[in-house]
Amino acid sequence: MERTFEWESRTRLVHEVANLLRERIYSGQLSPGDHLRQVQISTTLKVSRTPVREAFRVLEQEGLVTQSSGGAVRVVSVCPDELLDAYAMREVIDGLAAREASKHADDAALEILLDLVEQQRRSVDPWVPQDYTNLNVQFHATILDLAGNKFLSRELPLVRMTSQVFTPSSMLNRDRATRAIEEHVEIVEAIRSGDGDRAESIARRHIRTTIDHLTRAST
Amino acid sequence: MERTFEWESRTRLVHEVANLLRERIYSGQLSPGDHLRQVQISTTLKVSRTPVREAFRVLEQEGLVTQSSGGAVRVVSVCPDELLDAYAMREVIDGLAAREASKHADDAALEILLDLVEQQRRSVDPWVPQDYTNLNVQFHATILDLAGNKFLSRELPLVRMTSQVFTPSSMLNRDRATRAIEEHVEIVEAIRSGDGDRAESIARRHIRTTIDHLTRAST
DNA sequence: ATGGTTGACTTTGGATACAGGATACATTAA
DNA sequence: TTAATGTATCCTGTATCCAAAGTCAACCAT
Repeated sequence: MERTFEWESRTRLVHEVANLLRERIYSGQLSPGDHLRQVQISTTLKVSRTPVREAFRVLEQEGLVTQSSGGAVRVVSVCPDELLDAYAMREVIDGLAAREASKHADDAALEILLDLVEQQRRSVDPWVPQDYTNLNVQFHATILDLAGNKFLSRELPLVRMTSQVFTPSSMLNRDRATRAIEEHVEIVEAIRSGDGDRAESIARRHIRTTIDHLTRAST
Repeated sequence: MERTFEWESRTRLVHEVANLLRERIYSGQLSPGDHLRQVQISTTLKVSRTPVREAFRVLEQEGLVTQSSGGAVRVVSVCPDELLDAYAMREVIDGLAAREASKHADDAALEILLDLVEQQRRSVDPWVPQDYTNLNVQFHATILDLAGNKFLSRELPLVRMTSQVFTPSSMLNRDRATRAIEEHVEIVEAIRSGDGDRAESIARRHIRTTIDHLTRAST
């Protein structure tokens, strides 16, 4: 019985396109402000404009692109103030995620988190900012996922956006990364302890520290 | 020179459709689980299926509709557990909103909030649940808006969804509403004081109290 | 030289056309 | 009577088409 089941593989073109554009934005192949043209994308991807347009709507709701006055869709670009707003949001999002995760996390999950931290340590010894950024996103995304709250999971774009799209060079400082990794250890410890209040408070402090570095670096 | 400027009045059909469907969901004309058919909607609204489809994507990202396996779009229905998840999210969202609002709110804004509270008081004297619900949403939406954080404002659908779509009858209890209104007063006071920490903590407690009533009523 | 205007070209928004799945119902067999 | 199956119909996904709005640049006037 070599059936290829295709269970839920009913691959809608909209999501294919959205995923591809999303990754291009996160990976930096598309930069803030870039104009996304329907025809150009549809021809290169060999699909019609219809799914492309729908993908635009999806990405727009995710906050990755915006439709400017004249209907032109562009990759988002945020000013420093807005970035602080985004991080203010992250403070409570990551806080809640840690709180909920502390209720659900099992040993296997903690193992994964600690492994990610270990990988982060390796990414600063020979300092590879790109690796660190990716691992950092994975770390926070894992906790978000562990919380097992779908309304919280919906904020993943916020986490990726703040870290992967708008990472001021000031944050990608090796010293800060080293400190951040230790803060990550504290977060994992707090989650392991099962003390929701403590997990939330430590996770929030981690983001607040990040915000401090952001504001300090930009003045 | 009698120029009619039409500044930004470029009204996209997608948003017209999305707004209309949104209001129909919030007002209860469309109930959880209802199947939204593209052709039916497009013909009754006298538009083509294209903008309707895009509106579906918008509403899907807002969490108001979901696309089930066979491509059928339905109004969301959440089970009790998910409702608790939504409220867990609201606790931190409303908390952050109150915190930020306490930094920006001026006298005019506070006046508006107090007026809303006053109206809420009138909605319980002759007990009109419908009015109370709407005023409650307005109250929390106003604070969200006052925060002046666009990432936070994006959570408005969550606020409206929890209050307007999934309002268990257990919550629309006159006694609870009366208490809630007093909690609203406390929130306004905290915002006026300008003490962010206090505003956040009180706003969170308000939602937590609501959660308590939810869980208590469902057992 | 600068500023505004015109017009060709580009790009988007909305409508329609077509094909493949999904659903529902009726008919048939156990 | 119930379960299964086949068919007819409906619905959705994608492609293409048309019209309107926007963009850009060359050109004219000041």
